[in-house]
Amino acid sequence: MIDERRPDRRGALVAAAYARIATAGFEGLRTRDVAADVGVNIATLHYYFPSKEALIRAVIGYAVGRFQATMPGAGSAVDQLRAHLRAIAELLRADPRLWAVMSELVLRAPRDTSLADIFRQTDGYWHRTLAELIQRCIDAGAVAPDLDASGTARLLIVAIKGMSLPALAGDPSDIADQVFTQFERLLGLDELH
Amino acid sequence: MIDERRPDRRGALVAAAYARIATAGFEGLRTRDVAADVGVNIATLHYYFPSKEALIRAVIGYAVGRFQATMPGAGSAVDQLRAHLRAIAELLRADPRLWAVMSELVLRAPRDTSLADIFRQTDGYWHRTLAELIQRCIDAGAVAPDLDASGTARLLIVAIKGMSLPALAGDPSDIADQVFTQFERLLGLDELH
Amino acid sequence: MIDERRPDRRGALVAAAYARIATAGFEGLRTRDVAADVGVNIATLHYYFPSKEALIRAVIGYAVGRFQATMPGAGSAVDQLRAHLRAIAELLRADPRLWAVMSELVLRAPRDTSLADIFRQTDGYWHRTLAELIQRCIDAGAVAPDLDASGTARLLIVAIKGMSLPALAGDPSDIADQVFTQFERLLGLDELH
Amino acid sequence: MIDERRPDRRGALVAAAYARIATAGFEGLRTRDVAADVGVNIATLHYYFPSKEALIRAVIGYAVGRFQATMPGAGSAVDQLRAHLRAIAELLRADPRLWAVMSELVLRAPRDTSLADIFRQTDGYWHRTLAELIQRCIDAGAVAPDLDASGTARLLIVAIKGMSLPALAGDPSDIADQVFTQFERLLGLDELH
DNA sequence: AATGAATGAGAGTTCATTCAT
DNA sequence: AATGAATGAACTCTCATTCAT
Repeated sequence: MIDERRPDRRGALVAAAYARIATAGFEGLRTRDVAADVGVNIATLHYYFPSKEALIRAVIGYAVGRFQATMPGAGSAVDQLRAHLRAIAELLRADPRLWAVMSELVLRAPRDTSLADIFRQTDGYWHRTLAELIQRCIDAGAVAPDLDASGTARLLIVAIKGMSLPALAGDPSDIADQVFTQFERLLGLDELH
Repeated sequence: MIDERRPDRRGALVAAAYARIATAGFEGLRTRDVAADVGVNIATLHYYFPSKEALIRAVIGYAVGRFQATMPGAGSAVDQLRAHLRAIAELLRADPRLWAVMSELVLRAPRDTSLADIFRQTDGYWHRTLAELIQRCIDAGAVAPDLDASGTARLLIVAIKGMSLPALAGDPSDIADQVFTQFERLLGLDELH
Repeated sequence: MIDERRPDRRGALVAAAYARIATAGFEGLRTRDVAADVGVNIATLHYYFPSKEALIRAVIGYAVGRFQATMPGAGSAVDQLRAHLRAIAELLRADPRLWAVMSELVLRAPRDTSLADIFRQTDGYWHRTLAELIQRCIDAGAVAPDLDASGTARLLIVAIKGMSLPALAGDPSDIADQVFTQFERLLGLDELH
Repeated sequence: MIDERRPDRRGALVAAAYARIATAGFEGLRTRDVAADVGVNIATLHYYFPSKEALIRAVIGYAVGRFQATMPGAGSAVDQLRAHLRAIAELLRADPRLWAVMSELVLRAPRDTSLADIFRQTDGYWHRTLAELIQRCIDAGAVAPDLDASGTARLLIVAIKGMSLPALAGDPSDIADQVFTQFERLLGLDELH
């Protein structure tokens, strides 16, 4: 049982590290800053996380977890696809920091085996799920029959990834709107969002 | 005029830094490593570049320059669009390191005003050029008339950006093939590559 | 009176610290390790010993006490001398850790006044006792009459100390055998062990 | 060619570390102190020695080298034995710090494989050399014929080691005198020093 | 009697940068 | 044009110690 009067230091440290990575990148992540953000001594950070690396792992778990929550759940294929794309759009709007962190993680993955494993799994699952969903939409006659399910899934994924990168020209939410509108058109679905 | 017998230290240092960023990221960029890669003393690096930041600027110039070379040149709209997408596909295949560096730069941009300026300009120019090109293709009847030029340009750009991120699930060139095939289908163009 | 159902935490902590010093030296003595060895929290250690220094004092008392138990007791001079040397030989065989700890203590003594006092006293007493014993053996005609009691006592002491240092070439017990055989020969006593 | 105007920083750092170990032991060795003793920045120490461990290796080499210089050289067996014991006595008088450092090293050896190797070799060589020398003295009729060369060598070695430990009761040089006098008597040699 | 949580001080190490040569 | 030597500042991490419970 958690004593609610006691602050959740562990969680606070992960949140602080997450925020630091979002704004300063891994390049600018300093354990002292994280500890200071939470208002604890640097030794306290090491009380909860044996090393900076361990703290980073916790941040990875947190970020990947949030992302995976957008994965399709129950319902008809069309509903699931719609729900998934809407959830992504919503997440993009609601927590831009998540995308900043995810981008940092993606760039880090080639040098971090365990992170690469996570992405390999997540990305693979994402693509399979999306392709299957699109195929079921085609079978159900809800989207254009001449569509290549796998290729379309791929395009959606890379476009979403590309959108998650910091947008420097134009308003990010305008860009997202434009892109999601293109998704609709591509899939032949109406009212995506 | 450059004396060809004398090694181009400056260029070699930029190339070494570029390679280091591609493999280790900004996070892992060490001036000592760069100097060692070229086989010169660390002080020599500072003779050519007053600071690490200056070296990074040079790398940025180099990378952005290479990227800008893929921008559409002369010819009919359809030819230009085809040529541009082909050039991107070719670059993606030929120098994966450029994409790694570009991704690193994109992530760094929010914390680096001058880099942000560069991307704002480049991305803006890229989008305008692409949108205009697509519009001209539409006007010429070469692509589907119901296409939104600006939105399609946006989708192409984010998808290309997304593709430039390290791909961890699936073969990168397969992914590129799938995505470029989707581009064709989307634009209604044949023989993109 | 000690409640036997309750574990002797104090004693266990001293024993654990003693073992740690024997294997890792003072250099490698960590209070956390000692507490962990006993299976208690680090704060519990500080409940019994206000400081690391206090714990070390207790270990010193324990080690010196064990060593002093080998000091000659009752009996004829020859018997006492024999008994003493045998006890040392036995201790050397039975508890090599004691010697490791004693060596660590000796090296620490120059920087630790109170420890230096202990050794000054112990060593002085040891030398006086041994010299007197040897003299009484000489007087009793049991050992060579031309022996210098004080000098011989000194040699025995330094040799025993030298033997207590970690032996790296040769088997420690072989070395001890050789040295004790030399003692016999030197003193003209038979059957020392 | 060494520029004599330039200070030998490497050597100075080794000397300072040597002195620190002699007075404070490994337990009290701090790289910052060593650097401060030499009057350089801590980073300078790391310029010459990649790690504290590397600095310690250099000190070991220095100390062991000085000790090995006392190993018997040329001459008749009796002369060599005399010279060796005199050299040890002299070293004991001249540089007490060497013995302090050697003692620290001996205690460290069980936890340091490479150091243990050094001592295994040095001690083994020392014992073989001494035993052989004593045997040759016996053969030459210079020392008592009933002496066990190996055992006597062992006794000499452990006694010298014991003497090298900090003496806390009595004047160190008096102790050395007494012990060397006992060596003479034991070997039946006159005028050892 | 015992603990989980927290800390201050300080450890070794790294790195971009400088400067005399 | 190039370097070896040196440094200040900052980094992650450790450890004995404290304190509320």
